[in-house]
Amino acid sequence: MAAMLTAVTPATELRTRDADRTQLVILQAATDEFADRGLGGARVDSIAARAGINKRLIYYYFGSKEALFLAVLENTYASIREAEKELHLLDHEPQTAIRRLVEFTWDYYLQHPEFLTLLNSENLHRARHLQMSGRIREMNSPLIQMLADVLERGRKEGLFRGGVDPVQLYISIASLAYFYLSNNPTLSTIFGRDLLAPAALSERLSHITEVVLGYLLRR
Amino acid sequence: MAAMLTAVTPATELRTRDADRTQLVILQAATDEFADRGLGGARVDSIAARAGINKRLIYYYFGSKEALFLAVLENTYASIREAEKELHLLDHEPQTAIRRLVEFTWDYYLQHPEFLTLLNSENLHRARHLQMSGRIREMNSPLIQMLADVLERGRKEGLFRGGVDPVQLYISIASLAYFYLSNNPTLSTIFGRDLLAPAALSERLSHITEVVLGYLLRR
Amino acid sequence: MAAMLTAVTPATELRTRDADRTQLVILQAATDEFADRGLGGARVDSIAARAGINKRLIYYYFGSKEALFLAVLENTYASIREAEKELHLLDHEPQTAIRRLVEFTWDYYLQHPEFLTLLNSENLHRARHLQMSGRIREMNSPLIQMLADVLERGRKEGLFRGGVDPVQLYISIASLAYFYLSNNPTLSTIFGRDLLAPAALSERLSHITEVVLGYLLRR
Amino acid sequence: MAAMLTAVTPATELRTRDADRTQLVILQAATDEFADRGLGGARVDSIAARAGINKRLIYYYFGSKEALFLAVLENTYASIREAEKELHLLDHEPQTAIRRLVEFTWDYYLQHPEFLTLLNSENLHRARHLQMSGRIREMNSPLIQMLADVLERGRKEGLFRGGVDPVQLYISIASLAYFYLSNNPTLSTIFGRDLLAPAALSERLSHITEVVLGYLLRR
DNA sequence: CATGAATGAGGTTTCATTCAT
DNA sequence: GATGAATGAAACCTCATTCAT
Repeated sequence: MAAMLTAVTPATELRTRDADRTQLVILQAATDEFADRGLGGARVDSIAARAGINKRLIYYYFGSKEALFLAVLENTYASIREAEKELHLLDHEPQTAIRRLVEFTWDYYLQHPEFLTLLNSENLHRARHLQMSGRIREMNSPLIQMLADVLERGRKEGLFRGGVDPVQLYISIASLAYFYLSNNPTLSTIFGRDLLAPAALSERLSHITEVVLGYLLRR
Repeated sequence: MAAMLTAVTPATELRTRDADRTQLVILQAATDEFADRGLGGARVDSIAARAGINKRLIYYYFGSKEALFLAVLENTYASIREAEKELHLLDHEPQTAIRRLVEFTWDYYLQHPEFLTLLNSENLHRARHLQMSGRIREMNSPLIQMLADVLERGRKEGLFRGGVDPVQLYISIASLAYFYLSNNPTLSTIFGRDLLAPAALSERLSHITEVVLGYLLRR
Repeated sequence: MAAMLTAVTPATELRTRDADRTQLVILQAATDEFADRGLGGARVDSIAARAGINKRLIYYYFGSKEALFLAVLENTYASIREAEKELHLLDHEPQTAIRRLVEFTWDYYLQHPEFLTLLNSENLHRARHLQMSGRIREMNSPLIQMLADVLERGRKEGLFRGGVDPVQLYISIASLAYFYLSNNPTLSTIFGRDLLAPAALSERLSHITEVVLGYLLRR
Repeated sequence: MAAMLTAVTPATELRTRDADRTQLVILQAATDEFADRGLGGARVDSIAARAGINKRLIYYYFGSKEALFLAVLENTYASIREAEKELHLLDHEPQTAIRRLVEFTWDYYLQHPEFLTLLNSENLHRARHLQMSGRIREMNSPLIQMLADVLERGRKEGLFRGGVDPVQLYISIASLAYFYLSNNPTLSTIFGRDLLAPAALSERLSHITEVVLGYLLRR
């Protein structure tokens, strides 16, 4: 049927696809630029150059630099929420589930450094854009509920300690990964060693896992 | 002693004192501005206005916006290092020492929000300024060594687990406090509750303490 | 004749009618926009939006914003000339004829505020477009000749003073109505009262009539 | 004393004078540009070029194009109010006073064409700026009161008709001069003659005077 | 006949920095 | 030691117009 539509209205199809692609290209370029320089430091000209399009198009499709930033944020949040859905924590033993969550968080942050800088930018601006975006506020993370279930299961099995707030734990897991990666430049400078070296990375992941499980596991 | 100086060279002394005070006022205003808006978002005009001085003086005393930022960073690091020295971790039982360290970290970040934003800014800029500052790199935190001692003492007493890297633990303690406070705007928005409310704050501090001790304490 | 065309080439006729209608819609939208914002302030996008058509059509039918403005002007002049023809000043007593002329002028300006702003725009541009339009320059107002006749008749009857230049009087009548309405925003602001209130309007019309007749009537 | 001040603070004096002069030069250039092209058509670059100063200074002193326009309006109104004060209508016979008022109005508009275009611009914008300016609204014209006195005196002497609203008459006098001059480009084009030729100008002034006095004088 | 996508020139405004006193 | 005036480069954004279908 898609083939039929294509046959019937190829022009429209193509035009539409071009517009979509252009928007996507802009969004990607903007994500990179905002991640590299922050909202204030990003340059619209630079985004246009990265995207290989006419600057005017940015305004045609997104309206303003600020609105573009919001679109980038929404897109970024949508991506992580999408990835989180693939975790299926409930399919695993409590302890495995926790390990998976820690590893997922660590890997995602490691592979999406733009997520960290964008969030830092947004926090610098007091979450002004997030508050404007109903879309993002509706994208609740499925993790909190999953984590609550895992914790409860673990507790029932006599494995985990009780009284653990899933939100606090979620934030803590994020903290342990986020801070290390986001503050890597200053930390590496202060400690005088490259915290992004492969050995350092795997050491950090082990440490985080041990901290989290050390806290959770019943003694 | 100040009286003596005044007696000898009143004019010079006054001028000097004024100059020092002017520099301090600029530094304070710049700290606020950089903390509020980031390096890119800060405005030299705004700093001058906050300081209540002529903009030209900023260039007279600091040379450039960038250099001023560096001065602010140095000052900020000096302050926290100064505070850390007051901790005297070695005067306490291992477990108490850890508690004190966690509480100190938490309180310091809570009372010095500018420290968090300035660090975020510096990380966005890949620690470019820190690397230029021999002064900061020399200001080694006394905490790492103290923490190593505490951990070793705790281990010997059979209280703490062994094999804990003091640097990793130091970073983890910082992470658990830093992330929550630095990302508070987005977290509060996403979770739909005020994470800076007094109850929320004390709850977070308890959680952090439990995580750290839960990890450390022998079972 | 239209019927013949329809009979012969129905499709063409339909297309033509659509085309005509589109042009008309554009012309109307453009008139509103130019009247509201002036030539410089008018936006082609805004005209397209008001007309509910694609922007490209404006260029298809009118060639350029400037040419569209000229078309609007021609249309506007054509309308007032058409209305003036209905006045039939010569069918009335001299004094009645003058009254009718004053009232017509007042009412027309009142009901066609776009005429005033468009003329102001054109004057700001030194009548550049008018000079380009042979069509408008050929649309001589029938009023001057009619007014000359009325004045001559009135003079012969011993009613009106002699030596009155019909062009001067025509301009004066226009002045007395135009200025009040065109400058209403500033006048209302300066005098602190609403000069467009119904009572104010009828008072103004009385005044204008008295001024004109007071000047014309023999003593 | 001025000399003393100059002697004491020559630098300040000179600097201040320069700043004042710069502002004045900008104001004059802006008046010309806004008068020539309207608010929308005026270019900040062009104003800077006319003034022979750096464009940035316009923002330094006036803040924005819009604010500059307001300053120009205020200045323009202040000028005409100043000139009106010199009229001293009360020192003359009623009929002479009216003649003086008509001639003043005519001459002022003739010699200050910028006043006409600026007002047209402001009316196009619905007096938005005037309403924002308390200063202008406080600059009441002294003419209304003077005119009221003259009319009353004339009436008492049996010279003028009674029941004349000074505001209406003031507006009418302004109308008769304003419209002719402001709409000169289109009028000259339509009538095919140069209405600014010296002979035409004096003819118009005579006509206006006759209209006003013809209306006022008792028969 | 009609349209959405795209563009280049130019507009207003901002900003760190320097000048002149 | 201190200041108000001034600047050039560059930022964000707008607009009439054209392209491709």
